[in-house]
Amino acid sequence: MPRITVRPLDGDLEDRTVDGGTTAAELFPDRSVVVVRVGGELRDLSYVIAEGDVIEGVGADSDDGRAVIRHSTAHVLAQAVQQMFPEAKLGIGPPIRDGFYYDFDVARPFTPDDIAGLEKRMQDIIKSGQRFSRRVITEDDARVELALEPYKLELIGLKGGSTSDEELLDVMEVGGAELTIYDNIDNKSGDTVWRDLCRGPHVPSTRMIPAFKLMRSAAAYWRGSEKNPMLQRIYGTAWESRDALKAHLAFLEEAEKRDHRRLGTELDLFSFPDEIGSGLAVFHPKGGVVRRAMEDYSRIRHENSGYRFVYTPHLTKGQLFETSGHLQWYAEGMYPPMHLDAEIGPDGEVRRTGQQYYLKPMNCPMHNLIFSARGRSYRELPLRLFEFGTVYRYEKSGVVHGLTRARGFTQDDAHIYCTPDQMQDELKSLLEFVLGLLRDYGLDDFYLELSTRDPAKSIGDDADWATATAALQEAAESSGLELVPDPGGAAFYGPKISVQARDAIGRTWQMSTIQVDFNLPNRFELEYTAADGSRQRPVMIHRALFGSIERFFAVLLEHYAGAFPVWLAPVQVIGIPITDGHSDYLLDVAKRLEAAGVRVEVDTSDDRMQKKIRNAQKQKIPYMLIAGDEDVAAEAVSFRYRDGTQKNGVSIDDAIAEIAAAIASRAQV
RNA sequence: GCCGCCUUAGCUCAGUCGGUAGAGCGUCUCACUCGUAAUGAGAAGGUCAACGGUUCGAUUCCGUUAGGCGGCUCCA
Repeated sequence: MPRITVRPLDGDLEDRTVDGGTTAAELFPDRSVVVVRVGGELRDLSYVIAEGDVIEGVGADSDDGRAVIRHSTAHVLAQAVQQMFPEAKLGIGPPIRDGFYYDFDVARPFTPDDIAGLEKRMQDIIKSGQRFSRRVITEDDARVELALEPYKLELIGLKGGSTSDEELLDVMEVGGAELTIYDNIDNKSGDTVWRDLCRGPHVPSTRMIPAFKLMRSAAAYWRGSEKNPMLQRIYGTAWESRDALKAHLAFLEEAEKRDHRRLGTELDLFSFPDEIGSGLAVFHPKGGVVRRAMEDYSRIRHENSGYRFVYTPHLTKGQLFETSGHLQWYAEGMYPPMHLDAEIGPDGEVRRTGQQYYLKPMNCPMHNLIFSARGRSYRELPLRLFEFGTVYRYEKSGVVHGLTRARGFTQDDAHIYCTPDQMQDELKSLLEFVLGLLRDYGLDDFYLELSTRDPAKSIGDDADWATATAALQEAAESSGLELVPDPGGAAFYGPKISVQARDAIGRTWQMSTIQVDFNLPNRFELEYTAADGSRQRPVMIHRALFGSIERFFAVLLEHYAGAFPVWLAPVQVIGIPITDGHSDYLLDVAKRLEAAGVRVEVDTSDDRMQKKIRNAQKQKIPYMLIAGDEDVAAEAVSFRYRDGTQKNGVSIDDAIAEIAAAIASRAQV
């Protein structure tokens, strides 16, 4: 008669006594409980209760519950694949954010028809109500049972050996203390129809997979390494209800509508002409207006915060990147060099060897040269150098992605040189500055990530790392934001904070990074003269706020779904005459708006007024000013806002004031 | 870079089981002068991504290249 403590789905802990042999399923007859948590570990509902257990029901609609449903759905997928493609070998099949995948080694890649067929087969499996049954197995027995699954055998080997590949072990294949296999048992015959090496837990029956959908297939390297064979991966999604699945699909549709590449074309903001090359954008006039508004505001804010503006070339001799170390470590990410100034005589003899020039992948080496252009005094520190610096990186062809991953882009790049004593304050004010500026652009939901040292892959002495990490940590904590540790995630040259922003539909984007660098000041032998006359090495802080302007542009475009706040909107106001006769009146109003610094157009095309409204709406212009006889008579205009509401008979002065106020306050309307 | 898919008018996409192409939107012209999301009519616009091969004949089949998309890897 074990005495236990139970927490129902929405309740408080209660002490109970149950019969020996009672399973978790009996405690939670509610079908929305998919597994239980016993002492912090997730267990199947078939778990037999033991004395002193603290047992919580895990609902299908919780994060853990969804993960279990998704993991079980992945098993159903794998079973369907091996039924339809008996030669398929199993890779791994973990739950992931919003879904799951399973990797297979198959003779040929899956086609869309295969996916449709598999989905149908999965539905049949789910309907048949197979039971998931857990079985502990010895390593030797597992090797026999899985003799035909080479990848599973490899995983067993990994578990036996060193567990350095923790991430992989953690994907629910072989994690945990013991090796287990899950059998899928036919509900009617009781036969085991399929099995998979798996840590679990699983839903008790395939019937408890309420809603799923296969999304796409793609290739993936086995265990994530380019050196390994490519497996065919099928992605799917699964949810606790049909409605939740529907909501997820609607979310994906919304995300697609917001895709900056699509909006960029629809709103005539930018394009990627093939003639220029992959990953190299051109900004059209309307995109140019938005970009300039973004940059101008950033400039003013930087100026007001003690930054000094610098300009550096796009091109440099290779020597500079040897000094910085880029050529040693990152040459494959750089455009190949152009060889200049070589002279070769008519007989082929080399008169001058020439020079390698490179497009710059980063601005910091050039800023260091500005620092060291003359002797520096402690009195001029912190020295904050700022540049909209365009860099070029030779990204692999498979990774370029619109404006978010381009081959040429402009960083809003600052490098701050300060004394070790100043570092703490500098980091704190820097973070405040960064967050404040991001808020002004309309992002206001953040969390921070603190990336700390990986001892195996870093340089610099322990004390420096400890000081810088502590300083970053304190700056992060004083912001009051959620702080997620990222142990070992730092670059080799110093720790960093990155600011993650959530957009309007809840996606997170990595925005700004603030990074302490122990490496470059040494490599460039940067020095300043301290108060006691000694030469000291400054601390260097790298800081990009937008990351890149192009990328930030894309993030804002998606965040706002193209409907920019007035101050960023390419066209802020459009005048729409009821008939041709009202055009001149609106052109006069437009002149007055222009004088007030407003970007305004008047639609004098021969479309009907209704069509002009539709066009302006599609262009997501914040203000439509409509004028007909009534407005002209009253020396007024009529507003139509983006949401379709209207405000009629507004005097011209009031209209200008309203619009100018919205621009000045950077309001969304 | 790797795997798969894709590339037809400015945009979104039909279509041709091999006999040189179509729609909607957009553009232009004309008529209409209209009070809050599409007025009507007409016209222009395509070497069917490029190059090579098979074929009497290729936009269609095959190959190569470029570009795009979805992933993997990568992202200083």
